[in-house]
Amino acid sequence: MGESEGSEFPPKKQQQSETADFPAKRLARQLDFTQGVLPDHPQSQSSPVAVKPLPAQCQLQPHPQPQPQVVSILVSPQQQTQKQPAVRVVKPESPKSRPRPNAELKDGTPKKQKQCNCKHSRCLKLYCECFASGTYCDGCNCVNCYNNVENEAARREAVEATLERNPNAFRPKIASSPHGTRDSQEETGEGLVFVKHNKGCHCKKSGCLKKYCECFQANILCSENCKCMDCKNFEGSEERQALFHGDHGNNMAYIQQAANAAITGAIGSSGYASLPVSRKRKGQELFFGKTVKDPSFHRLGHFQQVSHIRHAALSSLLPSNPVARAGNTSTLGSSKITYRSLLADIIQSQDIKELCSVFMVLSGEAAKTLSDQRNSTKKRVEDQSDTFPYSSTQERLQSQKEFDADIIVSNDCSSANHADEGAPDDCSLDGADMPKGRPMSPGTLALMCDEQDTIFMAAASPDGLLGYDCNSPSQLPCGQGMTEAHAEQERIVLTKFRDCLNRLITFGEIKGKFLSFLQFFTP
DNA sequence: GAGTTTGAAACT
DNA sequence: CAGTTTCAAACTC
Repeated sequence: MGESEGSEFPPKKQQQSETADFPAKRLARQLDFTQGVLPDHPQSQSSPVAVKPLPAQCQLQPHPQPQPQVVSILVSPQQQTQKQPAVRVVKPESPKSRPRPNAELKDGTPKKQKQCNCKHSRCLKLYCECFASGTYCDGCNCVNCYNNVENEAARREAVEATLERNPNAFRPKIASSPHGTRDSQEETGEGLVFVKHNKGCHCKKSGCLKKYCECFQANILCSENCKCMDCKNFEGSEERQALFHGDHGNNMAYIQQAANAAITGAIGSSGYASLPVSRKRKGQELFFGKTVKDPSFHRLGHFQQVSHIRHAALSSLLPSNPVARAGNTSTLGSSKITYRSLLADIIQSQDIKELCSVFMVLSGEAAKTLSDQRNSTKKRVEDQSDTFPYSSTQERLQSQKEFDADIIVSNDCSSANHADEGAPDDCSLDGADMPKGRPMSPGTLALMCDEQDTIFMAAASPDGLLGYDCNSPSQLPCGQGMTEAHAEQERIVLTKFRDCLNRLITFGEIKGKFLSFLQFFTP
């Protein structure tokens, strides 16, 4: 293998002028208004011809377009077209499982996918990030590259050899664990990330606080899988906190991490991951840590932050995923006009889950407020009863009943927080997103059962309460006594939901206007 | 940009 | 499986 043959390989880098984009054009791309498919996205390109099918995770793909932190797990085109949930994970790519992003300009605009610089591996070993990620080298700075269509045979051999060494070599090393156990819960400083490194890192000198560390690079905490020394990448680590809380304003990594936490932490990864607890962590805080005074606000803040990064638009709505877009090839000006809702590609199940998560928080806050109010009321009543012992027995009984109901439900919630103890995982949020010890209303519980459509039917039950069919009745031992709390919780949730719908409408209108604008300029 | 450090992958 | 070597990215100057 002569070095000379490699010298011709790397095509010149394609320069992109993202920053000079006309704002509306950039917005259009971000919102995917015009195409339905992100430019240069793997799904928008034909897959390479293969002599015989490789394992799905080894199917070559062109370099994926840089995506924001939250990405779909790389799957083969076949898989993409199958009816599979778009598994969003928090930047699952490890340095090897996916090319390092390095894909943001200062203003947050994505730039070209990073190219590898391999010199001695022919880009046929896992050292090569392109190879490891299952993508062809494209515009890389590598030397003597065989990771391309022209050398498909050699590449195939390399893939097989790699798989022989490690059958999981091409699987994401960092990903949400489907139906995972609770040991994958991670906290990224501002939220929980339900992923961990499958093999764990083995860092010795970096303290796991540099990008040498695969865990750190993936924005997750080290887990019990790691065999690192002098690890500082754990919950509560001062060094780590200093790193992430030093300068948020200019720290894109922090913002992205927070965004990840917001998206994934809100509900878990597509409902797959439960809420595990890192065994390496001590005193892992539940969803909204004790440092957060107003959890719902906090969560919403990240929510909006994410959306600003990705869309500069409607806060709680995310762009379409490749799966959702697959098959939508209609473009403006096409003779084949098919109706698409203005909100198509905007709302996804993930968004609904996130929304539900926000509602849960609101509901929890409402419950807590009510509980506090009742406590103070109860205290007042007791004080009064000391003075007038026979005046308000009935009122006291009612107050006590409601108070007890809260306690019972709280207990049920907390027990639901321990899926380790055998609780089923069917409610992926399983209460852990809730501030601990707070009661959950039927509406909240229903919202938490994010995969079950039955809640929507139950919501229309004659008694006006949300249905309980997705939850064990034991969670509502004193249903009647909690009517007031439920009503308040639902009022708040519905109010918030109304606000979201209003914003959705606004967003649809904006999109509609934008499409009109584009049509105006389309021949 | 060159040199160094680092840790994963590959090899023994 | 453990130790060593190779490798390329991350980091430093």
